[in-house]
Formats: sequence, C-alpha cells, structure tokens
Amino acid sequence: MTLTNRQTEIIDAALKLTAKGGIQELTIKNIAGELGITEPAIYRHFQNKSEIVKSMIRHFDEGVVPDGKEKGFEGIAAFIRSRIRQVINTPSLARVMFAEELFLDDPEYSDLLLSLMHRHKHTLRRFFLEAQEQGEIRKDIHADQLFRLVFGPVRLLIKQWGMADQAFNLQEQGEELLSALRKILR
Amino acid sequence: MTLTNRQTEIIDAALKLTAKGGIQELTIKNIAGELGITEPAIYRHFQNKSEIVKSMIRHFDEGVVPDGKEKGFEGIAAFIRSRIRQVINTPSLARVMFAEELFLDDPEYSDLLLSLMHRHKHTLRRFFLEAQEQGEIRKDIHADQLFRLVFGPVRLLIKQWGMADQAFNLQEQGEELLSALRKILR
Amino acid sequence: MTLTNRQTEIIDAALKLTAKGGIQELTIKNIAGELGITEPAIYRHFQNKSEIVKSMIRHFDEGVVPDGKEKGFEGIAAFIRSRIRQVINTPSLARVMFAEELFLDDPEYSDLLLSLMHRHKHTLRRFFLEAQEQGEIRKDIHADQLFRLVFGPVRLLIKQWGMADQAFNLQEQGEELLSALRKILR
Amino acid sequence: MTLTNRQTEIIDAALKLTAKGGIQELTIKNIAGELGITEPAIYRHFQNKSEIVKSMIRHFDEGVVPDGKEKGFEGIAAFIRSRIRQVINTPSLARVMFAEELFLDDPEYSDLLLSLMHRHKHTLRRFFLEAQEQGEIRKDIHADQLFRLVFGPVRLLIKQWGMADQAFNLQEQGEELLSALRKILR
DNA sequence: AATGAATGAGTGTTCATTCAT
DNA sequence: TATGAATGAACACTCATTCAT
Repeated sequence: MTLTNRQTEIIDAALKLTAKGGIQELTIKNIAGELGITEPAIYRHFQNKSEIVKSMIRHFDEGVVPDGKEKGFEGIAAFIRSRIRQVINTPSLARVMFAEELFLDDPEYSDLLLSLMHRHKHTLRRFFLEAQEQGEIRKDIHADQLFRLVFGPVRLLIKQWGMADQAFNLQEQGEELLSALRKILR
Repeated sequence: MTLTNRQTEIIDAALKLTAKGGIQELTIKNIAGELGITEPAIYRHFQNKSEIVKSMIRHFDEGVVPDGKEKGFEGIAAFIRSRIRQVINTPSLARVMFAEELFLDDPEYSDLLLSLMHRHKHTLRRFFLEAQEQGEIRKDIHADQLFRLVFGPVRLLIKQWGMADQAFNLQEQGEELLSALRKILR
Repeated sequence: MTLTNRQTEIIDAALKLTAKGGIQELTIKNIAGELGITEPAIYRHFQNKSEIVKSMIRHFDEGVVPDGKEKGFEGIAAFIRSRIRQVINTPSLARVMFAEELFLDDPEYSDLLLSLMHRHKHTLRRFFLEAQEQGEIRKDIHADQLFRLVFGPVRLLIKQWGMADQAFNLQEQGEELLSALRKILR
Repeated sequence: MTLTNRQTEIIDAALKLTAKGGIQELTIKNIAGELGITEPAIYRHFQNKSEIVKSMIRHFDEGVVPDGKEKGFEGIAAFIRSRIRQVINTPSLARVMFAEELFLDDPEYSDLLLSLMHRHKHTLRRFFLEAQEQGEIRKDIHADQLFRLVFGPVRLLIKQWGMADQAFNLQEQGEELLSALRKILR
C-alpha cells in the first residue's frame, strides 16, 4: 500500500479540501485544481474517487499503532499522544479524523472505518484491563464506560482544536488532559 | 419560528436522510421522495434548501434549555438527560447532532452552529463553578478541561448509540455514565 | 375589449415589470407579487399569461389613432405627439413600445404586432403623400425612406428617454425634433 | 479576448437563437442542440451563460471601429457602412444588435452595452462637428438631435431588414439612405 | 375573488468519468 | 504523464398552470 509522490500529493489535497469544506468540497475538480493539473490526470494515479477516499481513511490510521512496549495507563497515554502528534503534523486531520458521519453514505467506506475502529478498541481494552489490575484505574467502572470516559474527552479536545483553527497548544492541553484523567480515574 | 405541519415533516425527513447517508443524501429530490410529493412542492414550504438545513440545525437545540431550577452537578445532569431524551425521541439526531463537519462548507451554517454551541457553553460553565463550590466536583481541574471530561463522553455515548443503530439502552447507559462521572469527579 | 379594474392593474404591473427587466422578469409570480396577491388569483382575471401579454401589446396602441382631422405633415406630427403623450403618461412604455424583439418568440404575439404596425404604416403613408403634394416635404425621397427618416429618430428619442430613466424633457425634445424634421425635409 | 473555434461556434449559435426567438430561446440546451453536443460540454468553453451573453454583446462591436482616415460626413458614412457590412455578414445581428431591452434585466449586461454605446457616441460626435464646420451639415441643429436624425433611421433600416427576413437589398437601401441624409442635412 | 398545495416541464450548473491525442 | 473535449446523471430551483377549498 505504498503511495507514489503524486498519490501522496493527491490525498493530502483531498484531506485539506475535506477539512476545509466537508466532503461537499472533495471533488475531482477541486483536487486537480489544488495540484494545478487537470481532472483526467487524477485518474492516472487513482482508479476512481472511491480509491482516493479509502486511501484517505487509511491515512488516518498510520503510525498510531502502539509498539507494544507500554502497558496499562502508559499504553493508553502512548496511543493518545501518538494521535495528537499525528494531528499536529497534519492539522487538517483534526477536523475529519473523528467525523465518521462524513463517510456514512457508502458501505465501502463505513466498513473500512469500522474495521479500523474495531482494531483499536481491541488493543485499548487490553490497556484498560492492565491499568485496572495495576491499580492505575479504579475497578468499579466497566471497560466500555472507561473507553468513553477516556476517549470522549480526547476526541472532543482534538475536534475543538480543529474547529478553533489550532488556536491553542494542543500538545500542552493533551498532557493536561492526560494528567487530569490519571488523577480522576484512580 | 413555529413550523407548519408540512415544514415539520420536511425537516424530519431531512434529518432522517442526513442520518442515513450524510449530507450527500440530503437532496430536495430525496426529501420530496420521502414525503411522496414532487420537488417543486418543497419550495412552497421553504424558500430554499439552506432554510431547511438551518431549521434542521435549530431543531438540534429544541427543548434542551434547562429550566433554571437545578444547580451545580444537578444542572449538568439535567442538561445531559434532556439531550438524551431528545435523541431517544428523534434517533436520527444521534448521528448528526455532533457532526459539525457536515456543515463545514457554508459559513451560514457553521456560524449558526457556533452560536448555539456558545450559548450552551455559557450556561454550562455556571453549573461547573457551582458544582465546584458545592464540593460536588474537585477544584483542581480547570473549567475548560471539565467541559471536555463531561461532554466528551456524553457526545461519544450518543454517537455510539447512533452508529450502533440504537442497539443498547441509551437512557440506562446515560445514567451509568452520569454516576461514573459523579464518582470520579468528586 | 374593455378591461376590469383588476385587469388594468395586472397589465400595468406587467408593463412595469417588462420595462424594468425584460420579459424574463414578466412572470406570473412577479405580477402577483407586484399586486400583493397570489399567483392563482391572476387566473381569475386572465385565462393565461398569453392573454396578459396580448392585452399588453394592444395597450401600446390605445389612443394613438389620429382622428382624421389633420392632414399632411400635421397628421404625422399629430401621430408623433400622441405617441409621446402616451409614453409620458405610462413611462414604462418607453422601454418596450418599440421592442418588437421582446415578442419574437411566439407567432401569436408577432402576428398581433405586425397587424398593428401595418395599420399604422397605412395611415402614415397617406400623410406622407399629402405632405409631399402640399410642398411640406420634398418629393425626391421615396415614401419608405421618408418613413425611416421620420420614425427612426422618433423611436430612438423615445428609447433614449426610457433608457435614461426619463432624465430629460421628452415633450420638449419631441417638439424640437419635429421642427428639425420639418426644416430638413422641406 | 480572442476566441477559440468552439467558442466562436457557440456565440454564433447563441446569436442565431436569440435572433430567432428572443432571449427566451437562448438556453444552454438550445445552444448545445444547435452544435450537436450536450449541455455540460458548453461549460468546457465558457464558464457560464453570462460569459456567453457578454461575448455575444462584445461581438456586436467588432470591426466597427473607424480607422481614423475619414472625416466629417465621410466618417459618419464609413461608420454606417461598416455596421451594414457587419450585419450583412451576420444577419442574425440585425435582430438583436439594437435590442437593448433584451438585456435589461442584468446590470452586468446593460453596463457593458452602455459602455459600448458611449464609446460610439464619442467618436461620432467628432464627425458631426467636423461635418458642420466643413459645411456638409447645417449648423442650426444640435449634435444630440443630429445623432437621432442620422442613427434613428439607420437603426430602423437594419431592424426592418432583420424583421423582414432580409427581403430587400440592405446595402442598396443603406446607400440610398445615406444619400438622402446627405441631401436633407445640408 | 382569492388561497394553499401541488405539478410537469424546463432552467443553469456540477459531478465523476471516459476517450482520443 | 498529462490534456482537451466530451458525456449521463444528478443538482437546486423556477415556470405556468391546476385544483380543492
């Protein structure tokens, strides 16, 4: 699944456009315009628009896989930190990363999204249980609820950062959020 | 801003369509099809599509106004409970209520959304401060962070319910979330 | 062919609209809007739009019939003066009275226009011949050419007045034009 | 402002359609039909309908610029002859060239028309004054009035030719008109 | 004499995509 | 690797007109 240079340029443009104006803005014409080429040229690099969107979605997931060294709450923190790092590197992502609705319309996309989400939930559940066993997180809250308590705020934080046009220091606020979470969940 | 019967039918259909397939699905043709009338007929009830969308967005906000009786954490809980009640009554809302990206493209819409969000944040901030003074919420967490810690999970819960096609009991999970929040925030 | 009050109001509105924005502006909706009633109400007074347009065209012709008393150049002058008077009374007319192209599209209209124009040309030709016999107009110019030399300027004058939003004194300029014509044609 | 072949074809078709049936007939569908292509194809050659209309209007003005050699009445005659030549080459022009009402509705168009008209009036006024000084035109008629006396008949002649479906020899009649004008204006 | 609700036909325009070059 | 020219399908919206009330 390695991309050529042009392909990377294309999905970067696609990301930028989607972040700016929703999928309504994500048209072949606009992508081509962004790159200064004509529309048919796009089709030299992707078979069709659907392939572009799917590449985009896969892009959301790159480099977020925790490398397995961390455990318990540290695993969770590592996951969150890597998400935040990714978003800081590609700020457009902030606006679309957790916007599953954008891709509601096509089962092709929602299936892809679902499979990505499931994979994450699986590794994360392990971290939660570890953290509870290690005494980092209180045991009287169910894992599903914990997931919401932790990732709800993270998603909201990232979204706010995107909506506010990166007006605040995301990394700092992310660390603050992590320490607050660590405090209240013990 | 009271709506006629037909107008209500139209924005209900619009909501349903958007929930099902994103804004891509929200076309005049589809709305008309949903109601069993022709496209031009829609224009007897709304000046244009934009008015429909704006009515839709305003609809997100109906009946969520806290009546002022509750204070502190009870105020927050009342707000959350009313959101949940609203979503249960109109399940389509679950999928679009927190999908600000859907309306990114048009400043007309995003401005409206922003103003609604601001209004809420204002009333909620008061509840947080009250709760901290009453000892219901620990004081070593900043209000902005608190907002994320409380509403991040609520948003995620509602979204999950919508995405899972209402597979679980939202009201029950909502209460559980509330009691977890009450527990960990003290 | 006498019109009811409402009918007169309708064709007045139609005239005004056409003068302002061409036939593109002449829609049932706009007419209704101008009168503060709804579209179907129009159909109580005219069978269809075509009848309105035809009434409008016939209106161009009212009161321009010379009463037969005048002869020669005086007949021509009387005709021109009555046109000018009519236009001053209904300034909207200035913009559409000589705009045969507006009604090109429908043979129904162009036939009507043609018959009106023919009738005029007939009576006018008589005046020209009389004027030539009476020595008011030189004899070495053909009647067709004379018609152009006289009515070309009149049409242009009226059109300019309409285009300039009645910025100058039409009656005065009309008299000046008449005296210039009388001068140069002798 | 040079046009591609297709662009020229398009505005030729547009001219033809407008001449035949007024602007009502000037639709993208009709233009496309005339050229045997589909509607969207038009948009590869013009950004929108407005651009087509504006190109059309500019076309009215091509090749009418007097080359500066002629003076006085000869300048006027040169201008008129070039107009007539232009209309003979593109007979559709005869029906729409002086139909300012067709473009009333849109200030975009009427402004363009006005600027063209102003430019002409400016160069013509010079000719009139020269002719009066050279004794070709009597001095007791004001320039504005002269303009009407000369161009009123020309406009009417061209219009008549268009309305009569080119039934007479325009060039011949044009020369006759010119000689009549020369005769009566001295 | 007028309205509210609706319609079939048509408007200009944009979409993803294709094809020959 | 790209382009110019095109297309079928869809879009939001407007038109004159009708019908029941």
